[in-house]
Amino acid sequence: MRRVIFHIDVNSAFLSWSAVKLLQEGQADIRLVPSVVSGDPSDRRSIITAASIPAKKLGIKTAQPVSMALRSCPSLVIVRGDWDWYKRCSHGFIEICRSYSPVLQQFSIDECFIDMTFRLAGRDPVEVATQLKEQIKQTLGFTVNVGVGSNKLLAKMASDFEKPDKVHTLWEEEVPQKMWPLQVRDLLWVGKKTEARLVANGIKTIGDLAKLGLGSLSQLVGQKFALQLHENANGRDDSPVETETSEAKSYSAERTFREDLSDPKDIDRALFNVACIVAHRIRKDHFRASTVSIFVKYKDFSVSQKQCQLAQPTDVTALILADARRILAEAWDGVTPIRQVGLGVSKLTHEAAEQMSLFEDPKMDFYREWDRQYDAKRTREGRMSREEFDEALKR
DNA sequence: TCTGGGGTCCTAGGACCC
DNA sequence: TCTGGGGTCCTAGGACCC
Repeated sequence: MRRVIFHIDVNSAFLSWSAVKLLQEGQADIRLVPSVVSGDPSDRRSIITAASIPAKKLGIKTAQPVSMALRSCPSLVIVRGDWDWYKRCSHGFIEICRSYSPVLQQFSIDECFIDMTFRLAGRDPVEVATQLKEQIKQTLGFTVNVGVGSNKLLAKMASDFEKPDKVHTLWEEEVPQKMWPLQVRDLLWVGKKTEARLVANGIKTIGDLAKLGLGSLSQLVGQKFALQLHENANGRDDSPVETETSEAKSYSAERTFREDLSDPKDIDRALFNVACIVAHRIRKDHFRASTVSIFVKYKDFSVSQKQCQLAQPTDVTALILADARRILAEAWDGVTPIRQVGLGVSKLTHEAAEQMSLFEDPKMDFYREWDRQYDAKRTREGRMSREEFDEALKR
């Protein structure tokens, strides 16, 4: 029996969601004019998170610097993102999708797959997909694309065809006609680097890729990746719609400076801030981490990273920070200007408590008190400054 | 024009053990 | 005295996704 998978993708998600909110507040519909969602427009480093269709027609693209977009369109409407609102919109659309099939996999904040194989009751898949799309539009006020196919890959490729507010099919038998003429870059998992490598070898379309022997492809991209690309280019994908949301495997936070910084005090302040954020998040989710990693990005975007293992899993900010400081000192010469600094934790466990250590840091009680106060304050007010934190330490 | 922030997975080499 | 092969863990780096 043929599977029927839907991929539902919100059109210009953040922009649509902000538009709905502004409309509710009595403002004009920003979807109808060149507009974008971005971070602080006065910061030369902020980039575009989402662009309206009129903006896209002017050549404005996601991930482009705001300063650049303003040059090509001085009248561009710029809206600041509102994460809490986006989460509510996301939840609303996911729940409507779930009412069509409980076999649902959320792929990102604005995309999900549903397995409709046993849910059609003899109806035409396109008709059902259209009904879903209309229900979201009527109920929530924003549009989606629905891709309909016999597996997840094809459904996802289909939802990426003409936008917005459309239903498209991509059945296996339609692959030669609808998918093979597309550029190789349009295939899922083919990014910039892989595209360059393939095109340099004369493989320009997904069809070229589909017809290429596995042996030659393996030489270009490695055996494992080659196998996946070969299957996908031929429209095959047997991965299931995963209903279980797998637990996070890592947490990280990073900060990009307005200007590159080289003063170790500035770098340490930033490292402190990201350590607080990451440690707070793992405590909130009841994790402890065994691996700490840091990375620094330089002016030319080159990155150095370093990681280390902790003696035992922890969620204590001070312990994570101590190791992060140590390995940062090994990774960075202390003088080269830094564009971005980040900290991550991984090898997570839910261990209820740390094992008693013979060499337990005598300041441990202080550390835990910092964290307790930080968590209380952050939960209440969203953030806490280093000065307040240092005050908490003194008490 | 000058590039954010948060994730996942894969690879390859070295250390160490049996 | 000189040597094989396999397994696991760690690390750094690179590719991709939204």
